[in-house]
Amino acid sequence: MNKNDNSSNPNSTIEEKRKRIRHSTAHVMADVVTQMFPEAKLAIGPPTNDGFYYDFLIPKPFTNEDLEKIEKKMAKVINSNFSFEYHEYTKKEIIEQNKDEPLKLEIIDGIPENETISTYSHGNFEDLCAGPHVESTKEIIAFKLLNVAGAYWKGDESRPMLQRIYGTAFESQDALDTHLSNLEEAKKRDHRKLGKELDLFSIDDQVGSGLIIWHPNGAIIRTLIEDMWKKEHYLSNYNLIFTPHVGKANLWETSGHLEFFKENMFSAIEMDNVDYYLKPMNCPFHIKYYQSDIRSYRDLPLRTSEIGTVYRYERAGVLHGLLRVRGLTQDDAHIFCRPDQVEEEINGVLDLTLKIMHTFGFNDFSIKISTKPTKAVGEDEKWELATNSLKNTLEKRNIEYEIDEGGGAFYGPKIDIHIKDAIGRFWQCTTVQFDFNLPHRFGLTYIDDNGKENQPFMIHRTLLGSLERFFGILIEHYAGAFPTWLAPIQAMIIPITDKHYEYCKEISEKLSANNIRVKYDTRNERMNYKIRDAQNKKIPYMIIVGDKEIDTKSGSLRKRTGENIGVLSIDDIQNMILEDSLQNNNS
RNA sequence: GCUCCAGUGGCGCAAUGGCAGCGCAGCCGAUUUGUAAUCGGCAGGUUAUAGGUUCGAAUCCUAUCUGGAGCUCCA
Repeated sequence: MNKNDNSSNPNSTIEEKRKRIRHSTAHVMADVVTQMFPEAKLAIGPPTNDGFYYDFLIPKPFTNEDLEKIEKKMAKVINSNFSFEYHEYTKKEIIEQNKDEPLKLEIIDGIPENETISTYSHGNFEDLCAGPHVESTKEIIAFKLLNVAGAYWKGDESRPMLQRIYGTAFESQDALDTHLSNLEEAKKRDHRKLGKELDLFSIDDQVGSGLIIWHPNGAIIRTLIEDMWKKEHYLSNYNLIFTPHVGKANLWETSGHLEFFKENMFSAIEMDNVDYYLKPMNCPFHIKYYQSDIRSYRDLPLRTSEIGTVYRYERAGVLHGLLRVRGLTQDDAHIFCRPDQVEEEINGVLDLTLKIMHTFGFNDFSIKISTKPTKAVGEDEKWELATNSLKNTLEKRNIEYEIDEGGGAFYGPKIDIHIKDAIGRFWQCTTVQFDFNLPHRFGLTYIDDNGKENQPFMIHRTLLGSLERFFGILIEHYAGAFPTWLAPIQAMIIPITDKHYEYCKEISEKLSANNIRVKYDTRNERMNYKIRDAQNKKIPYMIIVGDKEIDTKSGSLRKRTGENIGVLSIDDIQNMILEDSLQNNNS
């Protein structure tokens, strides 16, 4: 019996084929590793989205040299054209077969009694496995081992640390090469690298890990994002507020953060025998604003928003550049509304999200609704109303979404929006989250049209997520070449010789006066050097000026793409840059 | 937090037990240049921190800190 035959299956996609190839490559790797390191015990070796891994229990971790040796030996095995054979066993037989593989025995133990237990073998190597595989090792055309890392057995930190080898495999050398060059491309776009090169931000040991220093170039971009964000929020009838960075323990007790979120909070600051905590979230402050007055049904919806910096203690190993930090600035808002307003509010949030995301050049989204988990607070009708509003809003707009059944937080359903970047990666930014817990804990009310007290719906929402993280995503999305409206410097004026400095200054002043971010380069270097430098700094426009331009009151315009537009009047240059600086222009 | 790897001028790197060096950036000077790097000079380091081994440590050992690849986590 052979379960590998998929030749007659028209639904067999390239993804499925790759899965088989990768899964099979993982087997070949395990084969070689057990030959080279007889003491290694096998864990699991599945295919992943873009490769595979195999986990081994082994006293000494693998080195890079080991990896090279393993890779060479794998090539030999693959060239032997072993076929993958399917076998079935009784539980008793398989236990006997794996008596020296403690981790395999644990997996076998978890297989239900009545289920078929299968293995696949190639050459002398046989591994507990449900398949499927390729028919023969010769179908593994191109593979590469990538790196080694520790991984907990069954992802449980209390279990032993295994050694995981990552690799990838493809049906052709070309496909593998493309994949490897995509990895290179992602490395080139790494926001940590570009952050240094373009002088956007830094993280300093002495300040602390996960705490961002925004340099002038980064700060210009942040300011532009914030200004645009504020403008759009005022247009959408949000109230912008400011709230403190610390609050007394009592507040966090009422909100439940000290009960449920304490391990992510910075320790207490004690003053005058009272504990204060740095805020890990803005919501309690927004609630306090809500409660600063009696609210009537006529006041609702009440939308409070704030670009608020919060502090969360993240474990050292999870910090990552701008993408995972300890001090993050949320573009936060809270909507307090009546049940009959819920759907319209969700709709409004969606409008605003899409508008803002389009402005940043994100046009592909993946949307997920998470519904009620088994352990939850709040009445069923509220969950139902909220969840249906989320679904209805998307359906009325013909937006596709997935449902994560039971994936919501205990306090309410939510919708997450993932944006697709220029190289096809998805990032989660926007979340819109109902909260049935805080209104209850704080006893939020509004007076309805019968003069009776009612509890409002409360919705947390953040569009960009955190400014730090979003900035990191933007850097990688644009590979540092920000669109003109976001570019820290929009134009660099480059004189041909030092005779032209005066004219540079003149046009610089004119363009600045018209809100163009412009600089001119008076270093003692040649024009070509300055062009190269401006281009490396990804400045959208270069204006080169010499005798000819002075005579005709013009400039020679060049783009960072290398395109030479030619000599234009200063007015034309100015208009061109201003036109290109419009926020909805993402070219 | 865990496993492994790494930390050398602002940045990128070299020196593997025996004189801390190179390139870029910076500064000074020469050059006055027409669309991606002109030439010469100068300056810049307690080799992450603390301790140890050694006649001698960037290099070996221990601890701490920081970063990286992952794991776990991201009510």
